[in-house]
Amino acid sequence: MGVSLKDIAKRAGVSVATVSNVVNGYRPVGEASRERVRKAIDELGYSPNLSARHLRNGRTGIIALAIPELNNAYFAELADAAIREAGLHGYTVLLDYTDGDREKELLVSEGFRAQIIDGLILSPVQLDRVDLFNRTSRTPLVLVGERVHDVPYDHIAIDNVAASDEAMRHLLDIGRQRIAFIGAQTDANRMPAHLRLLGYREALRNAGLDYDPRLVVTTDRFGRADGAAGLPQLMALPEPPDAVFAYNDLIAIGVLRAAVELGIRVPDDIAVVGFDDIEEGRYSTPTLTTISPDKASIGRRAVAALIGRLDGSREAEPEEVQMPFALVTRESTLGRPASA
Amino acid sequence: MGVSLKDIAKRAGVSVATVSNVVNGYRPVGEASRERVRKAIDELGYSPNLSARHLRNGRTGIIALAIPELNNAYFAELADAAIREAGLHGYTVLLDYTDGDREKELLVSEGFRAQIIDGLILSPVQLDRVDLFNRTSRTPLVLVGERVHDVPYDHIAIDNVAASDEAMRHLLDIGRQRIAFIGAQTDANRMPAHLRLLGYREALRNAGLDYDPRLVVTTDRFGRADGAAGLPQLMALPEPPDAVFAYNDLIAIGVLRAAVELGIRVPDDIAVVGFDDIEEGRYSTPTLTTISPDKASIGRRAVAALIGRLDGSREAEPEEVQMPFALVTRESTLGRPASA
DNA sequence: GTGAAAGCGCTAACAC
DNA sequence: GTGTTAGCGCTTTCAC
Repeated sequence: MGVSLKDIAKRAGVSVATVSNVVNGYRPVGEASRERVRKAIDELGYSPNLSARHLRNGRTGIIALAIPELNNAYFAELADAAIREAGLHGYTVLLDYTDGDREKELLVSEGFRAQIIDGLILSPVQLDRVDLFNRTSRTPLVLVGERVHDVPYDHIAIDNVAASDEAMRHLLDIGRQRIAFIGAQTDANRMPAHLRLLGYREALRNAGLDYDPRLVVTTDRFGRADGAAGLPQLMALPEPPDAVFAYNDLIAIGVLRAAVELGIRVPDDIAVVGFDDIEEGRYSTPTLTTISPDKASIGRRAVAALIGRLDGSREAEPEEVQMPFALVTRESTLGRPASA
Repeated sequence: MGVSLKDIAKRAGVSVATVSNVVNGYRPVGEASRERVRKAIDELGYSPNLSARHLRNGRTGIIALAIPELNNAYFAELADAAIREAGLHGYTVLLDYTDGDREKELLVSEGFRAQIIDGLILSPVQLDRVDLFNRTSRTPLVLVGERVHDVPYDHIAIDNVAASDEAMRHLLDIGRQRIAFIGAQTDANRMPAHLRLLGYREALRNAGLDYDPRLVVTTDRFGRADGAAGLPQLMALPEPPDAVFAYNDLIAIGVLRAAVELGIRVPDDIAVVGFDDIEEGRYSTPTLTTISPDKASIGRRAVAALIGRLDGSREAEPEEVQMPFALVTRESTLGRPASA
């Protein structure tokens, strides 16, 4: 193996404890010894063996971030923020995928990696309260992105129902009456999809509009292809919609593309609202109106909360942190500004 | 800490060596002992402590993937493929960022994480041959995405010069004569940018066209915003271009957006070609002509090569694997099919 | 087929 | 301010 504390100690003519103290600074070390240790470290190129350190003190400095996928900019941005924040605190992030799959989410939450990670941040798609209460692993866990009530873990969430309601109110405000939803899930357990659909229905009810199940398109996944496939179905209806609220931006962007191919004008014929505010929607044609959660803050807060638990600086009851969101209006609902 | 071998051994009434052998299967174990050990493991929920294992045998089962950033779908797709492939072999991937920064690339290649990882896959932006020859770390390394000649490491690359040349030939074939390049770097060390620009110049020369430095736009980064900022500069020239070859798809997509805002038609007024074939370009308006490297294969091959080195199954000389690429023509150079 | 024990590199308790 | 040493959980050699 590499250079060890013992090698340095021998070279510098001191004990391993002194070397350790130079490296970690737990105890004061005399100037003379310190200097010789430093010199030996430089010459031999020492860096500490993390496994040994872990074995000794039970920490690796690695936290896992489990997300459904990376091919969605929403999660990529979240991961990016988390990785950078973790780095600031001296932690490294290990990414795990769940594919939005219940079994994999359970596996991860139950400590599939538990022997190597200090803590876990999970973006749940299917896990529910019961699953979380039954969790046996002792690895600290922070939930992210989804609001799950009354669960014994910190979670950094946005209010999907309220956000969806706001998106819908915007569509109603600009005079749309037949609003479709694309991205419902056959699997009722998929929490975010469920909650956004709930917000959709609530907004309809509050506006005194009927809920028409034909306007709700169920998709297998949440990608651009699903949105592109959804719009033609809706336009084939006897009374096609005049607006679409998409589960997320990727679906919305698929809808924008399908509209081009069908020769449908956005927003004139159909207005489109997404959810996530990924950068892509700021450059699409038309640009995309969307709900913008603060992804960077969510990632940072999640890491901060987890590290707080790990180092003991956070001992309060598990907390539900509601992160703010904002509706960002762009061309897909308002059209090009006349001046442009 | 958790349940250890010793706990299982006590419960099953055998020695730790026997438990270890049941878990790892290095030596045969009697049926009776095996059964009792299994039962104890089930009851107590044992899983091995990776740090201890590593300390003992020098391996963690973790490999690092160091990429410039995650907010570019190209790297997200690459990482996705790598993580999945690694999982199949029982390895876990740890992501590191370099931000395309030379210092960080050096740090990573020199084994910043070396004490916890078994091997490293690096997507270099700035490291050159000399840096790689001077590398002192003994951690196995595989290079990815960039062709660096005569370097003592496996690398899975595509030929940026040839690919750029092909993109340019397509633009020339459709009759464009003033072709701009967006995404050159002030920093001459940035290898991919350098090579793609080289392909651009070679293609111009082969076509008997002059190289006009005013048609080359230097950018700080490689994002959509850089493309959007680049186009107006070019259109302000006395003789604006009739085509743009962008360093990557994100820049190209920024160009598409800027064109909309400037009222310039794509491809009629200006044709656009990108590089990477990220999914976004298949849904943009217009859809994006681009060079398509096989990202999934690149990620998989890189992991396979690295693991081959780690487990000793790959002992040949370091190899440069050229991965294929293809030009994918879409609306940004060919326009809408008449039938649509 | 099984067990005892050394030792991987490190930290921290304990001595001086 | 410094040194000695036990022991974290594991694999593996050596004995039986």
